[in-house]
Amino acid sequence: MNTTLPPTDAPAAAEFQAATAAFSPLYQQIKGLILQSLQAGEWKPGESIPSEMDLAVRYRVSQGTVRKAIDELASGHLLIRKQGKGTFVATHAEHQVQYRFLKLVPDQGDLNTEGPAQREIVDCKRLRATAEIARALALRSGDSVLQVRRVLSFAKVPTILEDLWLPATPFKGLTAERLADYNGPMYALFETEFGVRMVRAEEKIRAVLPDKAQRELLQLPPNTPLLSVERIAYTYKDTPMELRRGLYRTDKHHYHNDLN
Amino acid sequence: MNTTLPPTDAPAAAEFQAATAAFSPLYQQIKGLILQSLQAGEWKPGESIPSEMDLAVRYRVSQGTVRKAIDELASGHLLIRKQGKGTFVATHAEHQVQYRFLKLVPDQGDLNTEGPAQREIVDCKRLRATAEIARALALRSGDSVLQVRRVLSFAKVPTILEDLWLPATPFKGLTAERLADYNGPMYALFETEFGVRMVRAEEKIRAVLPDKAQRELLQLPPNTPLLSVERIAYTYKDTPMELRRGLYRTDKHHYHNDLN
DNA sequence: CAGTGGTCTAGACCACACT
DNA sequence: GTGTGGTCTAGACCACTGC
Repeated sequence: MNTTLPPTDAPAAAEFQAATAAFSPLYQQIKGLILQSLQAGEWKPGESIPSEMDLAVRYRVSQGTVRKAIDELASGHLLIRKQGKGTFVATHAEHQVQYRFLKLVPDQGDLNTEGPAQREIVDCKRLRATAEIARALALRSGDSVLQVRRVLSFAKVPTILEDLWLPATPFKGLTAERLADYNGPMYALFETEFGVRMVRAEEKIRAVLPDKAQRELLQLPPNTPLLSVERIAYTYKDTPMELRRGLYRTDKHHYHNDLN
Repeated sequence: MNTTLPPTDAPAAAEFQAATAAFSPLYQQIKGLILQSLQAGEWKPGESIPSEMDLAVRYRVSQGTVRKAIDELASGHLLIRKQGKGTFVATHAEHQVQYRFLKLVPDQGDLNTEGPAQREIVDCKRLRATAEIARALALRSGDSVLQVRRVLSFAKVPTILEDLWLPATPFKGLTAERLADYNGPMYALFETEFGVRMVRAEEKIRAVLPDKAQRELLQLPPNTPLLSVERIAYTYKDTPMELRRGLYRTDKHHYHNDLN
């Protein structure tokens, strides 16, 4: 903590810090507490969290310390600050960030000129995790997983073929029908229906030639190279919650990446 | 500024802000001033900039305001803070961030197990910009540009074939020899030899099949799909300074991307 | 030890949104 | 007007580095 001679009312969190061996800044601890509340669903995606002043009182720290904690969470896209309105739990349903994890963009124009993707669910079934899938999702081999296969089309052109695997337990009740009926990003459905919010992801990208089955699903001429995009998406606390393998046509689109 | 009744010694920058029509926070203006000094080369890559207190005095603002300006520059990788030592101008020469813009990583192990890339300069010549290259580099068609072609190998396996184009004026004097002799990242050479620091970049990624010439340079069997990575790299003030087209083998490596 | 960045506080005022 | 986040300040103390 910060003063060995606190005037009177030493902050509770600061006391806790002094008592523990492991040192970390106060605002990091506050960040952790807010994260816990997010994970526990105390504030749901799209809702506002308490004001900085309220949180400062709750955690018995200054507003500035809460502010710094929120700043970091906001820069990680877990919260969204809106001046004059409040601070909100981020969601994949917002139109702004609807395609935050989809980096495929048209060569000409943008997503608006092209319009929204058409989604077609090809398949959705329950099966046992292979060793590879289990490893990616931090499960045991043979654990139950859901496999979804779908095709995304832009301007009626089939462009993305995706297979994705989800741990069966948190996604109990997911069916091809519910996926097909839902009108919006899949990650938004995960939030509202299963309380699973994807926070970050890693992708491994390769160039591949599709096999016959893949070629037919995308209605491709032979010898068309495709982008293979393997994604692991994580929810809070870095828990892997989805493995996704996508094949992207890149004759009219490209994968866009900003290096900073 | 912040008070209509300043006690006595109103900050100079704050006064300036009140005088101008366009509003922007003080710390943004300070950020701009620091950026100007960086661009002008007042502090060179690897050197330390003045302490927060010194800058606060210089700009006549509080340390906290300078701090916020530096924070943003540091989060953009333009500056690097080192507690107890100072704040330093970022550089591509540091071992930590040597491959900041190279996202190709081995499927197994990491860059350390694989060792450094072997670089072979195939070609370096001066020519006139095509319309396409001129557009990418914000030049006029026919302006003089340098074209460099090189092959990068990992563990003796040719893995990357790159063509890159640079505006001839800022890079006057660049030759194949100087490139071949330099031991380190190309962007580090650009910093030390030409005072050009690459700050950010954009990449467009596609899957392609190489033509015969490309296949031979990479010693590939036929029908090997490759990643096509087109990069535009920018220096300060978003000035494009390099166009780069890479072909990446992705049988033993992959392009890694973190989505946040 | 002095000097640097890092944390924390308290208080003031500004910009914005709603009512 | 009230309440929210956003900016700015001033001062204190902590953590790290190097003399």
